[in-house]
Amino acid sequence: MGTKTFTGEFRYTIDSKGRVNIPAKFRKALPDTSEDTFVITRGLDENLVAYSLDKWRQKEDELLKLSSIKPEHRAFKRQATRFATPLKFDSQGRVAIPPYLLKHADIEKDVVIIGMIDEIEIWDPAVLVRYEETEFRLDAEDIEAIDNYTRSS
Amino acid sequence: MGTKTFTGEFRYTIDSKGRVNIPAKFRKALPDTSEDTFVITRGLDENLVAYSLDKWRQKEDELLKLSSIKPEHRAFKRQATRFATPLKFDSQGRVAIPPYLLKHADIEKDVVIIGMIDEIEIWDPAVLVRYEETEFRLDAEDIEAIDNYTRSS
DNA sequence: CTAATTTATGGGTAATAGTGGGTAATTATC
DNA sequence: GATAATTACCCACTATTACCCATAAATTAG
Repeated sequence: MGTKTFTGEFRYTIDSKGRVNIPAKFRKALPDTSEDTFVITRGLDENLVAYSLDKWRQKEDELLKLSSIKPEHRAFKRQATRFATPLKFDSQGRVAIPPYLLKHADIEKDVVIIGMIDEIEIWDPAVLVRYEETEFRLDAEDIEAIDNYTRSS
Repeated sequence: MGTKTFTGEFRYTIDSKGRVNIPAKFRKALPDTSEDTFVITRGLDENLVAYSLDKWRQKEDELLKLSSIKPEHRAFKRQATRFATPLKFDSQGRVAIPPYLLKHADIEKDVVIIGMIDEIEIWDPAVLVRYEETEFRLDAEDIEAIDNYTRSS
């Protein structure tokens, strides 16, 4: 049955109507219960992140556990929800990403879509290159720490 | 019966449709649960590495333990999944390796496939020769250090 | 040594993916 | 409420990929 996870990297362009293609591979990896929709929101980097609708529902459940009294909890909940937009892809597999999201990722025309197993990242190619040259750099210490992290638990 | 590990070296060429043969011996070494698919990605050297789908699923499980908040964790996960591509071989035992992966290994036409027990390396013949003459050289100290490494644990 | 089987390679064809655009339906604007 | 703008839905074309069949070389079996 192949994999139900998102992997690999794909490049597309936004057409004149503001539509971007979603890799067929990713569309197929969506469970039926996600009803052909991804939830796209701001990423923590200068990018966008998309989840399957299912995964987003899980996230909502987690957010509901937060306190409505504590200001930090409210802020976190607000931040996570505020920009989240469910997008159903059309019969050709494309979605129209709202302009205010594109702006956050500095996307104008070209787009790089990266599979991250349980989520999807959407980048402007130039921004991605900039991050590769700086933020992404991991030294031996980082890698060892991460290695320990995955092995424990 | 044979072994379920990958050993030996094989040479093939990429055909006009971009397909490369996978040694029959390696195909047979794949467990049924891997569904005739390897996951190919960038190697740490100027080469490509392929795992059985099973082995890749294990890697995914580890990567899913990482924090989605910590930038180093995200970077590590991104780096690991970005170029990972599951390839199912056709009824003749061939796979079509995506161009951006071939480029990383500087592969144009000829290919050397090397069994590495639990993984497979894919090289351009000329690049491999270059590495043999430089990077691969091990002196007595290196070998002793490795011997100690394998004996401990 | 010869026949049978498997492996490697080539290529045809149908199906799918990606891209562009038309038009009706919906929503927003005045 | 009429008009404009946006969105949703549909159809069409091209390139790529997946799937199938065929053959030659190599390997194995008898």
